[in-house]
Amino acid sequence: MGERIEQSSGSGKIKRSSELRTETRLELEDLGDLRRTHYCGELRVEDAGKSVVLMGWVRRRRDLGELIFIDLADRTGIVQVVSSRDRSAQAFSAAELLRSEYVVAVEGKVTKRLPENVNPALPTGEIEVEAVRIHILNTAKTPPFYIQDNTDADENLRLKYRYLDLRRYPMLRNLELRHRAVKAVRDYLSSLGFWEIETPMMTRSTPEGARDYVVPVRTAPGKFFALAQSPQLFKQLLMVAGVDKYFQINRCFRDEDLRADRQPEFTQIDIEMSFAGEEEVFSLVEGLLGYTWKTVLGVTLPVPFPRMTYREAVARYGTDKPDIRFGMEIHDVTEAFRGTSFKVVADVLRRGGRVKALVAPGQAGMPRSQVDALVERAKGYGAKGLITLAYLDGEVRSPARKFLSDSELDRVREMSGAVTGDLVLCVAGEDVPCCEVLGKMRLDLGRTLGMIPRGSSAFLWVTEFPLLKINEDTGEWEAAHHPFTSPVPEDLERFEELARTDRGAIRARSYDVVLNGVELASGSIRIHRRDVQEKVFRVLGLNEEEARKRFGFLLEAFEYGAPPHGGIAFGMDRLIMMMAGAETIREVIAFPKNSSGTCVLTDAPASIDREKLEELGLEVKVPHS
RNA sequence: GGAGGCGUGGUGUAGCCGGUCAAACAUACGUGCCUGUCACGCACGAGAUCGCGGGUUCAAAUCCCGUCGCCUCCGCCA
Repeated sequence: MGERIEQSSGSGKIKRSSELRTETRLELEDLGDLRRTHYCGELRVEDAGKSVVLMGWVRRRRDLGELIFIDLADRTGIVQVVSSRDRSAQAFSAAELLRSEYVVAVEGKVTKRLPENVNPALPTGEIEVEAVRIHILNTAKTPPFYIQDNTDADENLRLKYRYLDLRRYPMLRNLELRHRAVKAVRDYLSSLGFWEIETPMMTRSTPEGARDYVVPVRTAPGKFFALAQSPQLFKQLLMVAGVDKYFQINRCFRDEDLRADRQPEFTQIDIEMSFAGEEEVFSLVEGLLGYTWKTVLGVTLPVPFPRMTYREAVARYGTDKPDIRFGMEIHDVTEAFRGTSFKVVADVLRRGGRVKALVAPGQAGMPRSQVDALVERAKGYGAKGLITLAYLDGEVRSPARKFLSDSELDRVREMSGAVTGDLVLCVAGEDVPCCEVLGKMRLDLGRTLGMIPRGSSAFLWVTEFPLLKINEDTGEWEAAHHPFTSPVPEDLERFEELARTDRGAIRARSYDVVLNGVELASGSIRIHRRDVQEKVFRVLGLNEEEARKRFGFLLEAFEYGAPPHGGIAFGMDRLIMMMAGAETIREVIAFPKNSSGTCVLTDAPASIDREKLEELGLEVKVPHS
């Protein structure tokens, strides 16, 4: 017991710590009948005089020779244990042996500290525990990084030793926050009559959407389950079943590239309700988030949330998930250039394009190198070019100055709302792409110019997304949300006409919850009528037979009395991330994958044995690793 | 798939317009001293062939090429 065997064992190179730290004198004790009476972080002045038994980890040891202080830590916090020979010879000799992260039980007496010894930085700082007996329950190797609140250790190292990383209070607090948020969600939805029902994770691969994770099946060689990308179809079946109000906190799997706020497996709060329209979903969600924020963070959210259509969001913010914590909206300045002799812009206008503008307040004096960087960035975002106009006192500085007339410059200033001292960025081209470029520039500038207020939460409903979108790869129209999303009633009335002339303009009864520019939830009112579903399938280019093949079970179910229904699904991890104020989703997941999609802790994904492949009827083509 | 950034003792960094660098600093680690510390302090000690491979050169942590890993973003994510 208690060996401190280093990884290099066997190499012949013995690290000193592996020997000296164990010393012959160190004997581990069993827990026996010893039981904890208090948690470390809970002790207060009122506890002074009490005899206590604490259990925890030695976070720090301050050895003053004949006086040893120990910071004893458990999930509730840290308390100082003091030990000296005159108080207890046993405790003192044990304290001399202690090292970082040893596991100990401390029997002792809570004493009020002298005023000059109080540590105001600690909730337990007014007291300390005088050790009477110290039981060393386990030793510990020296941790590969510091177990302290602020770490700058490499994230992959943290992930490899995630159990140590989680020992840090910010991480423990995130885990607790998550637990409380999940509980709040369950409590709230349950109180409104929602039933939590589990749906399969192993299911059938569907052609739409993200790439599937695939599960080979021994009993059906050559066939595969897909891990569910969402419980979408099943929750709709539950509506047909008459469940009426359903929710689930479930895991979803999507095999796509990762991001700071995206993991290949993630948790969703999935909700569906029958005989409801948008307003019922909206108020449910506002109530749910309001309750959760209040219970977990003690913060009252302003409800109802503001609403904005997709079209408006793109026009004003260049994105379908605007961060409305700051202004800096996009302006259409096309008319300022009507009849311009600036060839590049004139060409765009002739083709029916637009000119969009973004005002960077007070940035007219931006150095040329930075302005050039902005132009490059805009190109990186897909713009053909970026016209920068620096409105200085009495002059306008711009690389395109000689192509532009004074009146054009005045009109741009007027239409964009720019004032002297501002830098105006203009992009010419197709309407939506221009807005999207400027939308990204807006976020970049908002961040670098410090325009985004910290600590504020700006919720927003974005509604009426397009029903269809064009797939860039295939050039075909696809469902933007999923193929069971209802069109808005007005557009359904003239559905045939729109399907012929302007498919992209058909609006869906779909909606997102956006918080500070992050998509938190997404949902829709579904199609429950066969005739409507057929129309949508038709515009998607699916005939009866193809639709049957893909979604047959759902379509069949819908023939047995599907109620009108709709719902929404939250990205739980993102929700918690926002509540915790974390930078990445990984900070609120106990055991996340790194951004390359591997689990550093278990070294998964990994190869499997030849025999297992054999059994599954699989052959691997890539060179073995 | 694309762009950018990073990779040096356990950890975090410096060095990186080539030589005096078998590499500095902090911290962690070990030993000793220390009775009021709380990031304790002081002293001493151990610890890295600078991600990997190749090239240029009299000489490479440093320059070049390739490669691997990681992080962020774009594409992608109904």
